[in-house]
Amino acid sequence: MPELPEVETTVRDLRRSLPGKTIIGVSFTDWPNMLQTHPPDVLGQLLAGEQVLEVNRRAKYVLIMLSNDKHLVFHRKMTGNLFVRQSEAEADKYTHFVMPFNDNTELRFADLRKFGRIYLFLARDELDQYLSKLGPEPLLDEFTEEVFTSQLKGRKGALKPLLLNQNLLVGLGNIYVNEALWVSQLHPQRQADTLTAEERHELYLAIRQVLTTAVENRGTTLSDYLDGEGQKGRNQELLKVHERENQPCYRCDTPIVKINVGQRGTYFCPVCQPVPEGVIMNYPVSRNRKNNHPNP
DNA sequence: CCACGATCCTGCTAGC
DNA sequence: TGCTAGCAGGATCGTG
Repeated sequence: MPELPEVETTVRDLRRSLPGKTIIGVSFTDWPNMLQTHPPDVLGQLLAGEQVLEVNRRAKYVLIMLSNDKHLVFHRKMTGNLFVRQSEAEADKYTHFVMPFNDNTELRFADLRKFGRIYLFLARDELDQYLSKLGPEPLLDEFTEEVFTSQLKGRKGALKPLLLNQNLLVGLGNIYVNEALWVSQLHPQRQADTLTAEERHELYLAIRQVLTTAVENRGTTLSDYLDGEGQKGRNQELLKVHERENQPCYRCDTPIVKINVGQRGTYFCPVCQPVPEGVIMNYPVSRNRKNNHPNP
């Protein structure tokens, strides 16, 4: 599923090819639910003749800045992919939206699950309003340790669902939360405001490190994610816990455990990420012995 | 504030 | 072998 590194990779790809192109209109759209702001014909009319100025990212949104202060926005949710193709190139599977340019290329939005969404805002203010509740960008200077500390303060909920909340901090999804918690050796069900300063520091560093590494590796492709040219990422080879159930922990060899937290598949090492007081787990855990294997 | 469940979707797969 | 129920999950919304 596209999280910050996957969206960032796509944005960098699109940024190399889209600016300067002029939109002809919308040549194909077969899934009305995808279009959040305008019906297909109106959207096509509003886009026709506009030029692409910039491509940017905010959280997991792809922002395409157009002439006349128009802003075309994509959210890929779980399985959405954006490709720039020559118009005559073979169709991409699961394509539900095509926007041709005046140079015989086109932007295609392909999405197996059809959860992806497209928005057109007619002024910067409308875009800013729409994005106004989002938290800080973890890879920018605005995400300081002080900001992170204040966000966690007084939070009684479990760490993992909190880190997935885009109002607190943007860009993390299931994969990178699992990874960051393993790196910082914190249990996903730790109550957020019980972290020591040292633990919070480690988590803060882990979030930035995990995301930075994934960006450098052009994202994680587990099943559906492809970059702007249709290529897979490389970060899946570096995952420490995500989708590694029953495989040995890279730190202590204990088999990785999978549980559900906040209705999300959650992977962690039961030894490196000790269960907090008061949380009852249905697998045996020893905090002292290394070779403690949970039931299969 | 927090937990939980439902919703939106379809390809895949575990289990019969 | 063939079928099917259930799972996967980002964000939002409703309920308690």
